[in-house]
Amino acid sequence: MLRAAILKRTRVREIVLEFLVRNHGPFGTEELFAKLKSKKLDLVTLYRTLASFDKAGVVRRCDFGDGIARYEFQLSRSHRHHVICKVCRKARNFDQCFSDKLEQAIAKMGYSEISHTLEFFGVCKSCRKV
Amino acid sequence: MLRAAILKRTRVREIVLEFLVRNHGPFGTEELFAKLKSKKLDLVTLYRTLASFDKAGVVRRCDFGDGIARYEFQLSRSHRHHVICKVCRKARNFDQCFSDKLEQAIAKMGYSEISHTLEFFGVCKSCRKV
DNA sequence: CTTGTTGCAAATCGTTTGCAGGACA
DNA sequence: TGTCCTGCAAACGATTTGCAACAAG
Repeated sequence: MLRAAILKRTRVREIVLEFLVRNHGPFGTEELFAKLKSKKLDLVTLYRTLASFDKAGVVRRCDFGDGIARYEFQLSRSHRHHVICKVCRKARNFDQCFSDKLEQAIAKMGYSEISHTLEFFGVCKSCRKV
Repeated sequence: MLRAAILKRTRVREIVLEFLVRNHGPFGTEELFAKLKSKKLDLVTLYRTLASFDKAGVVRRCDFGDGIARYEFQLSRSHRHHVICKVCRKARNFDQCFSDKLEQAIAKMGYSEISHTLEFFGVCKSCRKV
């Protein structure tokens, strides 16, 4: 477990980190809470744990525009984008990205510390059948 | 006023639509509410008005990942992306986009009705000086 | 007139904060 | 020991819902 970063090694963090390492795909906080309910975590602690992981760069926060913050384990420093079904909200990874030139253009506009989000939405096969 | 779409022509809608047509840049609902307070609108009605405009395709909803839904007038059916300052949250338009090939790749994954969001974040010049 | 729209109050939902007790370094 | 972490209760902010009065087609 890599937490020699900035964070203390605690029971809650071990549980959450282990789950996120083993299971990919971004999870909302309540969703995670449900999946880990056998571990008897506190919801508020989970919110705080994920926020601290995010700040430490251990996880990446994803925003799919539905008012829910989702988190996924941050493997490398690279970007990660998703394809989200508009119906079932299931997300699949989609790592293709082409933003280097665009970020350069934005740097010329006077911005620093540039980052971006790129998310695709659609209706997945199984939802289309309904 | 183009509302021969699906929506009834009412006082509130005229006020909101006129404002959005004249003023660009996405506005949050509370923000709009403040700017139109002289017109004595109801906040809830404003939420509903924007939601109906969004559904009718009159406005576009933007999500900058800070838990606030913003809306901007939808000029054409084309995309519109933004550069958002991480400090002051001010958004500038950024229309460059070339995601056609990526959307094609996603179509091959079995998705239909594909759309995407692409937002850039950075620290703008004036916020950097602070 | 019939359906969609408004305004007000109250509810909801995801998330945050305060605080006291407890655990880690 | 001192700081960070946890859990519980309560607060919060953005948004939604219920409902009765109202206006548009």
